[in-house]
Amino acid sequence: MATIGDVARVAGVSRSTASYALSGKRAISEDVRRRVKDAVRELGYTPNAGARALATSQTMVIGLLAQFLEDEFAPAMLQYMLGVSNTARELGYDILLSTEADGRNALRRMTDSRMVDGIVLLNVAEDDDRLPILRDAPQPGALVGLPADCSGVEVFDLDFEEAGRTMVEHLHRLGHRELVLVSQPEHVVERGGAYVWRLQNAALAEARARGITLHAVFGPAQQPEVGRALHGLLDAHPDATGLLINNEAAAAALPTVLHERRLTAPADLSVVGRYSDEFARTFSLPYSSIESAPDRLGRMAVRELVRRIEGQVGPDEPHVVRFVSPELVDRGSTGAPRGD
Amino acid sequence: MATIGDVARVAGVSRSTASYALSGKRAISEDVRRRVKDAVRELGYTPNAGARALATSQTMVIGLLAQFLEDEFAPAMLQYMLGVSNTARELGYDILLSTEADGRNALRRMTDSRMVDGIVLLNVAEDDDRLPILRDAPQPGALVGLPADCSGVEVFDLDFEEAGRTMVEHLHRLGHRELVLVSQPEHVVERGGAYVWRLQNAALAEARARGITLHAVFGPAQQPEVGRALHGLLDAHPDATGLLINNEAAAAALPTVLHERRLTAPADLSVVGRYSDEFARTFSLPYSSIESAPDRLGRMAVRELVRRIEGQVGPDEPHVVRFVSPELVDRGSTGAPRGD
DNA sequence: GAACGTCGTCGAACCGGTTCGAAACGACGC
DNA sequence: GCGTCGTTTCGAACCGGTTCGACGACGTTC
Repeated sequence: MATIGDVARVAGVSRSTASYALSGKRAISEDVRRRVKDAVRELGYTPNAGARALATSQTMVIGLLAQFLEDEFAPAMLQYMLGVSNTARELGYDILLSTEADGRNALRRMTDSRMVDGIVLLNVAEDDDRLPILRDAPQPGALVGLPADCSGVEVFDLDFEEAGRTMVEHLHRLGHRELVLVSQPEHVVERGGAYVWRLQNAALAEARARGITLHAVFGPAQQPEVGRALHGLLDAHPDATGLLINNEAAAAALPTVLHERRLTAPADLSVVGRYSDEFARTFSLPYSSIESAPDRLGRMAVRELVRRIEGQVGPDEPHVVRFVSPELVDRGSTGAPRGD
Repeated sequence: MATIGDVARVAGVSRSTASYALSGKRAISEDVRRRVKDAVRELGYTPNAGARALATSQTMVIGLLAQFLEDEFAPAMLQYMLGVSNTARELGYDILLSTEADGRNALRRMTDSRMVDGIVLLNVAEDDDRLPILRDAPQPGALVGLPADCSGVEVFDLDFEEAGRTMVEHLHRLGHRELVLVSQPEHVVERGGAYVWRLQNAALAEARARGITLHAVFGPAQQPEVGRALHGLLDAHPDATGLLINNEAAAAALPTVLHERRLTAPADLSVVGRYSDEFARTFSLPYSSIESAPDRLGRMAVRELVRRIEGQVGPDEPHVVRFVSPELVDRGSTGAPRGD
């Protein structure tokens, strides 16, 4: 494999001159620059990434930590990963991926050994045990998900409070007076999935403010339990006319459940979920939903991370905490309640 | 950040001695070894990955190329990625992920700049344009998917011929005489997805040999087209009693279609698919299926790749081409045809 | 007591880049 | 003819590890 020494020899210059000719960091005569570039082409030279990283202490790699925890709906996670990965590439960075269950271990390895210039954490819990490590690390970090303590990192998340309010408001306006909200399983919440609380509490408050009833329940995240749970739920609340779903597995299982009960949306029941458009297409879900925008969040996280890495924003400048406003995508699954 | 020089100074030895004390590649007195280890702990020393890669020309990183092409069913791809990633970690390797549409570009970058010790290619087409680049690369490569030319790389794939035969045999034995096979969209085949052909041709041959009818059709891979296509298919072949599905999107859409037609499996129609158990759970598919074993294939690819990387198998020893035998997972969706 | 082997350690070189300071060179003004 | 300046190039040092050859100390052996 050709090194810059080979290039220099072929071009008849010193190694440093070859380096400058390629980087353009010093003035180089047109003649020499051409000779160096020709030599590069002739030898098929590509700089050695390790050597460059050593010399510049820049790896041009971003670490991506994605934990696939129990009851995490994998296809949903994938979309965040793709948003991160594709954006990183556009900005000239590669992705070092860890899917290790022990995220702390992976994080330490990546940061301590200087394999990456920055870190993106997916699926961040309220009291995420990876955060103290990330804060101590010399590399900047960006999160998708809202922890209790946002200091020292860039944070991006959907505005789940607004999402909860929007869902309730939307159905109330259509005339619904009794709603059911299906959240993620309780142990996802206990693990620190605070976004579940945020949406649920905002929805409850909004319902109270509007004087309507909202039954909030945790649904399982696995088949076939979730199907049974949905049946039980609809049995338990026969007067509910609106269904809110903040649980990917439940959303995916809903078409079958409604078919089994001979119900159609919106004629018999208005349904609104919270998942991405891509998710809706993959699972052919016909329900209106709050767009969770995973690709957009991943993209924003990487963008801001790279700005930090490249020093376009100073180390003392405040960190970003940004909430994406939820948009309701109308797929026609909501309407006036049947009784009206 | 502490370097090995710092460790050496604290321990009162030379850098080389510190290195040997840690690697164990030369005899070191118990006293010195302890002092070095203490210094490591005290300073929180972790070797710099770039420096080590430069010195040893080993990065302990494996490149993973996953292209998310049009009509590729993303959740299915994710399972291969996880198999690769998790196995790599178990063997001490990290994953450099590329999801770039232009796989050749990503491959060249990874290999030329020596960022990785080996490469795993997912979703390999019959005449995959990444293969010539991989063969020329100094790093070994492993594929998931069967190309026309297997030379110079390790190849792992499901035995799609046997899968096709098994599906037909299974339904024939139960008494079915007219079957329909839904394959991937035609342009996936044209792009080089030869596995579609392999399964289809073997199924057709097996049906012929058994004197039964098999209608093979290409199905779309997107919603809502695939649902309509399934309806059209069932309309067109009212006498078919068995349905074979080699198309993830069609499999995912089938429960709804059957509900809409008021059909249940196996009472009205026997159904057998080709997808992984994980996929079946994610989409709550109740159909018996040929297990496509993505995690196992990813695992095997990485295992063999690492054996090559670490020289446990010599450069002149022949490369592996291994087909995983398909297993039929019985989920009770097949039985004797209704007419019997 | 000289020759020899073993063990533990050190210094130096190397991996392949980048970058700083200085030197060589021609042009210019005086 | 000499000093000065700007442009272009070079040599050396450095990033942080690993590894080879050598060397000193010590214990055996004849």
